[in-house]
Amino acid sequence: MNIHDLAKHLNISIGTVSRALNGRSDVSAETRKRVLDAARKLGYSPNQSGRSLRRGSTGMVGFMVIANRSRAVRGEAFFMTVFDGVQSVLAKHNLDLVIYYCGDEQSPETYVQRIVERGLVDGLIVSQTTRVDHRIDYLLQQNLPFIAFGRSQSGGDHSWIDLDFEGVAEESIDLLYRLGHRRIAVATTAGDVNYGFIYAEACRAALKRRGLELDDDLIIREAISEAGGYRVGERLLAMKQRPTGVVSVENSLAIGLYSKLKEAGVEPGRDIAVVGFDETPTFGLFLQPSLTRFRLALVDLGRWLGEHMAELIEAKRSGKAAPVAHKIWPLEMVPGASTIPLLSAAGGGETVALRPETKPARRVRRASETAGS
Amino acid sequence: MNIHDLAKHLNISIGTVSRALNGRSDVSAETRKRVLDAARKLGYSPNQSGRSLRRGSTGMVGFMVIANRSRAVRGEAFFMTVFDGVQSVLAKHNLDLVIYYCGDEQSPETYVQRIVERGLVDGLIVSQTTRVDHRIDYLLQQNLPFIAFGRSQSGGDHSWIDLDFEGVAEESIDLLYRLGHRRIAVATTAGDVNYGFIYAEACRAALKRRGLELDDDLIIREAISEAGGYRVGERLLAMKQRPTGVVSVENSLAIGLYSKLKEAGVEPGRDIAVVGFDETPTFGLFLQPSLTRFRLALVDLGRWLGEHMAELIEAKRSGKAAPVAHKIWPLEMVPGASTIPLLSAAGGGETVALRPETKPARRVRRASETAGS
DNA sequence: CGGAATTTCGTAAACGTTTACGAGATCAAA
DNA sequence: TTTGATCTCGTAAACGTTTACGAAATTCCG
Repeated sequence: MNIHDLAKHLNISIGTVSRALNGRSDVSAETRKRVLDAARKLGYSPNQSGRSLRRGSTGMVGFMVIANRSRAVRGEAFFMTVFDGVQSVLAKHNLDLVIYYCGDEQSPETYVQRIVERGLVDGLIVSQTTRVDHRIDYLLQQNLPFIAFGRSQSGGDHSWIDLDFEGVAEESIDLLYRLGHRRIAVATTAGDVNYGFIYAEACRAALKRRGLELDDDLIIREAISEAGGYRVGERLLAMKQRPTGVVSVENSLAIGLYSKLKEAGVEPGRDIAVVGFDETPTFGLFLQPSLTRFRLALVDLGRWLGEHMAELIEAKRSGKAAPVAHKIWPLEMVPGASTIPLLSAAGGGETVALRPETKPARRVRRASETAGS
Repeated sequence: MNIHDLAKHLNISIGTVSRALNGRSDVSAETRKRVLDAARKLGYSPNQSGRSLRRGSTGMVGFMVIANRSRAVRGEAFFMTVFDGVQSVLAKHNLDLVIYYCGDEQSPETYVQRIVERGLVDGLIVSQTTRVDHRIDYLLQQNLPFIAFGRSQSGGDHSWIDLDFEGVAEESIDLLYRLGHRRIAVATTAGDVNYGFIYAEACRAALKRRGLELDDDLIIREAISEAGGYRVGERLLAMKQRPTGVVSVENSLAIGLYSKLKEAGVEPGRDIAVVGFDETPTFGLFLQPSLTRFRLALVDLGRWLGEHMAELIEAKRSGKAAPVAHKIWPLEMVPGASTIPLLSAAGGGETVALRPETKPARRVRRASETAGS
């Protein structure tokens, strides 16, 4: 069933059929109706290969995820939620979302190269960026709209979106500091994915603003998973001078951490303060004691990606310059019972309510300001 | 950069270039090397649209997931793990996996129809089958290799794979029965997705084999999510005659259930027995007390899908009959501390070790056989 | 050395669309 | 009726491949 068959069936030319299906103006209303009706009845849709070949565009947007570059795709529902947002927006622009899943056997760089060279997509979203990301270097040389989900140090101006790791780090450290904690560990990701470094450095900066140094021993890098969080717990418990609080870049870390701590009789929220990250997996919401964490509108983030991608593609189609955008996506703290005031600390901390105001002040407090309890 | 450019650059014809790139025999070794080198150097890969159009096949396999048909795609890492297995196998057969994410605005039926009519894929995997699934009815009329991930009642012979819900139900009920439980609730999914019914009916049958009736009130249908599990807990606790054990078709249900039970001071594994399902999300592994659950080799399941799809496509290409396959995928029980002998039960149960053997006997025991403790 | 067999390559058609172009039909205005 | 203008449609080229076919070059063998 192709356009010739349909045209023959209607006794008109293929040109007219095509124009009718594509909503062109130079076809009579009556003919258009006949064509559309027949197409539906006979189950005809234009062949995508033929259309793409002629048009020079496929109408597809790629989203590349990498299996084993933490955040470990397999272990989480994170990306599925993002897809939801992207897909819903792209559909409105007559674009399809296809997900390219880069397994272990493939190199992400050659995978991207193949996708581009073969003309598979009109636009590409790459996620899980590394500090130096050759995919981005490559894409910058091509004439294909793309967005990076995650920052990288690669030069060149291109669109990207990333979570507000700095904001989360600042609020996390601020909360613990105000609760009196002075020895704080940072659980972050191993591997060279970029956000692990961003988060750790942001924590270091937040501590520094409060007159504290972040000892390198207190940066605990583990794979992003519950098992990784468990190992974080092991390493924490093995420390000679145990930290009184932990902040972590991922909830699955917090989940495994809880598990190890409880096993050792160290109760989160009573014996040690724990700050998580976003609310995916949703499971994190069901930890006990409830985890202090950050709300993240992940579907909306996906929508932003879809909107901006549609813009980029439209700009290219009409020959305009690409509207480059950079976006830091905010998260909102949700206080839980896992962060408690440190009563036993020498010198004590500032007295604060166990449940801080929902929007904690971002004002930086210096150690000299704090009053004893 | 297309095949003409490359041919011109090498001073040979496009036919030869194409043959060289496609590994045909009628091209000299020297010429082939020149072509391959130049292609790599100049960054040329054959345009997919042109190739698909000429070949009549796209080299792509579609995997369709539906956003909000439980198991809720967004809430879980389940499918990502399957993708991993599928992708790794398909890659060996020079096939690409593309994931079609069917959002809320789209009807799954018309989405499938569009994918088929436009010739987007050489094969299609559809998941989250309903009892009557019109996608399958439609696909049976088309000439496209497809596999259903999940059974349905739609007639017609086609390949499918599904989890062994019957086996899990039998083992779950058997365990609780042998521990002395006689009033057992079944937590399963709401909506018309097929496996929710399969599981509930299998539990009913397993109970019947032991001389017990499954009261309809004890079948608790809720959305597959932690929140759904929480509501399961609410409904359990509201019952006049509270069940002593619960089996559930999904771990996220168990997670939410734990949360509600603990909130009410009802300790899983002490006051009520809980049996979970598979180990996704991995988080379920970190529940306390540890959850009795079933190990599921989900990556291998994905590999099976990939292998069989490659077979189907190869068979069609060579004009052979499609090798239809039906597969029930096994799960293996992992006993945890959430299933305990019911000491307080009138009449008591069979005395069994708290940790049953790793492979509990499937032999059906009748009530008359059981000995008092 | 002649002819057949084999190797290597160029030519051109075909895959299913979209769209520029132009032609015929219709219509309004003079 | 004539002349444009407008509406509607058919024709044919083009998109980038793959591959059947045949031709030229080479090798083989008697």
